[in-house]
Amino acid sequence: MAEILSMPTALHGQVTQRLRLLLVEGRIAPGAKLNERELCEQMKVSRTPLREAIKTLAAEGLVELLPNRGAIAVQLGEDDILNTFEVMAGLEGLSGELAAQRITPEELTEIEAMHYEMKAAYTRRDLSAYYRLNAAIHRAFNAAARNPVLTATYNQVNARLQALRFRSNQDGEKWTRAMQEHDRMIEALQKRDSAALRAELVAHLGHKRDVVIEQMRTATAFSSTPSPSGRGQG
Amino acid sequence: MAEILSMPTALHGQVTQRLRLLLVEGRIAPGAKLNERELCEQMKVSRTPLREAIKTLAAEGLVELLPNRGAIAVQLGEDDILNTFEVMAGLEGLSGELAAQRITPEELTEIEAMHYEMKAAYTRRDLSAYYRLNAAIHRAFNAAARNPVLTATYNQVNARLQALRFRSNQDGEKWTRAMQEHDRMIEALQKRDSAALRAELVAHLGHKRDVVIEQMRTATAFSSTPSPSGRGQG
DNA sequence: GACGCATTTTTTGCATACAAAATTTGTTTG
DNA sequence: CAAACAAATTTTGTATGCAAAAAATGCGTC
Repeated sequence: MAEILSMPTALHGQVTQRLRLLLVEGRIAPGAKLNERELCEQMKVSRTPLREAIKTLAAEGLVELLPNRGAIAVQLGEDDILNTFEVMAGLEGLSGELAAQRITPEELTEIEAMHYEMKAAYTRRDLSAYYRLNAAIHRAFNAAARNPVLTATYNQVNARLQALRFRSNQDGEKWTRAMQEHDRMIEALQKRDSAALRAELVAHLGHKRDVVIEQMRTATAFSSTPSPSGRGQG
Repeated sequence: MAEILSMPTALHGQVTQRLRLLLVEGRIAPGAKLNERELCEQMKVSRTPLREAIKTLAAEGLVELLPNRGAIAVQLGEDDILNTFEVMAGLEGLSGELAAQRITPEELTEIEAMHYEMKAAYTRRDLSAYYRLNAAIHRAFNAAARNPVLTATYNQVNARLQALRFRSNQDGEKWTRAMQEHDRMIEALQKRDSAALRAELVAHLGHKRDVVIEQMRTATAFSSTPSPSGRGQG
């Protein structure tokens, strides 16, 4: 994962990373217009590398290009979210299936350790630490799957969901369920039961999807704008 | 699928499509350098839209950017191909699973018709027609899955394999097996047996992978350049 | 003749200039 | 006052110019 952290030497590469972060962290809101002049001033670069970065992010599905009208941050509607989770579940399932077959004892040990840390965070109701560890464990699954193409595909699809910034502040019951699901995942991994791990991950994603959709509905119910829909990537 | 055929109004969009076709059809060979000046003259555009197109294709994984050294057409090594097929199998499997659940009688009828056409092409040993129908059937599966995100993800990963241009000129035995697999797929689809269709598709992709790898090995065995490896997307 | 180094040429990367389209603003009119 | 049209401004899209890096060439040396 060292290549992810490496800073691209080229200016357009740096701008791509910075812009991607702004989008994924929601600092550029979904649906918001990307004004080239503004972003150029903010990033202290000319329009050429900025526009190249925007084209890259458009291919990644993080922004949408409007002919002669620039780019906007993608705003996923309910259908888009359902479709994206469906793909994510498939990719996560595959990731778990392969991880169960290929994980090394060292990797498993590290995941077990992170799992206990996560249980600690859950016990303390430390949501922030919980999410950090949750993400780390899922990354570890992906790494154990030993498939860079899968990792890249997963990350690309996942980035679009991250942009929603649903820190699904799940209530006690859902949190407990998620924790139990994680317990079963670790168990399946220890048994190298690829089918079980796949099934657990698919179910896990399904529940996460339900939480996100529920949150989105309550959120948009109080918003003036009607929920967007039907906009995905072509 | 109308939006795929639509020509983008913007110049960089047109260039992206044309360049993508050159890459996917192998008219720009894997590993070949993309000279900006040459391509500008060929496409009769300035460097700005061309460079934007190259950035898009880099995000799609069809070209690789080398710092200060431009771009080259991706050249997948054996490991890359195995990893890509692994992801493709997962996506195809998901596609079939969903298609079995969501396909309409009309869609099924059309797929059945195409299937018989394909059997005709097989009987005549008309490889060209066979491949055309094969691709059409797989596209129909994808369409029946009713998930644009899945379709987009699938197409993007598939494009990298298409660039190999392995018209896997399978011998009689393998062709017969592929045809039998297709028979079973249709059967599973008719029964709306999503698990069976998934399993058939995964197995089908696995065999296709074996054929491609075998071809690649015999091809590179006679080539001066040693087989490339380890090069994927970051 | 092969290798090493300096110079030239090419190519890439970024900034800027220019044209066309869209948006905004202002004005007029009913 | 609202709607509609027109002018001005902004913004996008493309072409070109310029600097730095890489590749190619030429030359000298061994």
